[in-house]
Amino acid sequence: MTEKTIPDIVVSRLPVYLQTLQLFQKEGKTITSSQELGEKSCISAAQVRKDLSFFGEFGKQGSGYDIGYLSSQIRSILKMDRVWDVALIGGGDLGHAIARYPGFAERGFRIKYVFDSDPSKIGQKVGSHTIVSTENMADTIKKSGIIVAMITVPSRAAQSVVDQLVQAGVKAILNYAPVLIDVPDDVRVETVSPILQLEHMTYYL
Amino acid sequence: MTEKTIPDIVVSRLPVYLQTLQLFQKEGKTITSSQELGEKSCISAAQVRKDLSFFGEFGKQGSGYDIGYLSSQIRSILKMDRVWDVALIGGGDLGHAIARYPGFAERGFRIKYVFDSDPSKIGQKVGSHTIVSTENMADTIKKSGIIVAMITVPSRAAQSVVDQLVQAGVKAILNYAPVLIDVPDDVRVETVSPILQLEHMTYYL
DNA sequence: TTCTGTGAACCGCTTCACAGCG
DNA sequence: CGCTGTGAAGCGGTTCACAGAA
Repeated sequence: MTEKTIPDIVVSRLPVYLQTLQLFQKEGKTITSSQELGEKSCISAAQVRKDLSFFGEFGKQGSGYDIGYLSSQIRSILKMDRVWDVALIGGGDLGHAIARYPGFAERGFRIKYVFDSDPSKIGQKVGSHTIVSTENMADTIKKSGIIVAMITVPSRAAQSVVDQLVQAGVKAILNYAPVLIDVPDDVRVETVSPILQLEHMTYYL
Repeated sequence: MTEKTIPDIVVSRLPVYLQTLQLFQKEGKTITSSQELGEKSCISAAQVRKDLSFFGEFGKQGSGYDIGYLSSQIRSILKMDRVWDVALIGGGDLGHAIARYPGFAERGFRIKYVFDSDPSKIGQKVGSHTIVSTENMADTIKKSGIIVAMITVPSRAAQSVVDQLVQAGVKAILNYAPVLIDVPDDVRVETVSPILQLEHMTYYL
């Protein structure tokens, strides 16, 4: 039951199940089966059952899974049963789009600060946020207790920004720059790679 | 050597190698090894050699891989040895950010059209593009021969937009909406899922 | 009967280890 | 000697198939 024993690939499917369950909830469904949940998540029914069984017995034989209950269990496993404050570094076009997009807050990621190093941007508004300087970024983040960040800075700045974030105690970084980033073992980085995804698809054209 | 015989997971690593090789080229390197290429790509050396051997013998025993040659070979395998015209559907904040970001064109994906359904947006400029109506989208795309698209429309609109794209002959779709999309077998969809990536990381916090 | 949870079988990817070539 | 290409071994994830509970 400890983190170490659960395959990362299983963990990576939990958010998919959660997304599908929340869709079911919107549709007013209350019960589902491994069959149905799997179909809508593009995952086999056996896989769904096996994955969920790593964490407990969430289903009822003969009837299936209670959507509200399963959903709250997965949210708790993923630590999504709370709101995470997030620092956004980079107030360019993409940073703007992210800061103004309501989807992150709806799923529990609330953007608390928007940082930029460009003096001409500091003080500007993006949505309900005001861009602040990266000068005291590490201090501000440390004091606020934030451990989740997203970076939308140019590739050449990414590693140095990440170094500052690590120094400030950040443990999870979503990286929108098309570069691989070095971090200590206790920090996680996920990179958003639309270009690599496109290149993957062109192979099959 | 046909597409069917090469594991998809191998194909998905080629863009990573290509990215690293292009980084090496920028640094002025001309030769590399499976060891070095793997380290910078976070992939084992044995994996690198095995992957590349699916497509041919690109290396020289004793010395390693010529970066220019290997890079051009992978580009050819991925069909990245040409420029792909792309249709972008959705002229909101994210669409703007993508349309104005030079990274796609630098990697061979040239945005040819930006579509939006909002009448008040049509005719507006985004970067060097002018937003056009989705009304004749299928026709325009069909006539231009475009088979690659990106969609940054709201989730509720995603499936119907994709249906139109499929009808217009599009074969590869990069989806920025947080929903799973149904398409025929001969069409590929990759979804950009920053929220799922964040949720994956929070598990380990 | 239906549908879960799960051991066992299966399959495929990764790693190993070394022959072979420069 | 250095490093690739590759069969073989190893490992881990997926699927199967069924016992068992509702």
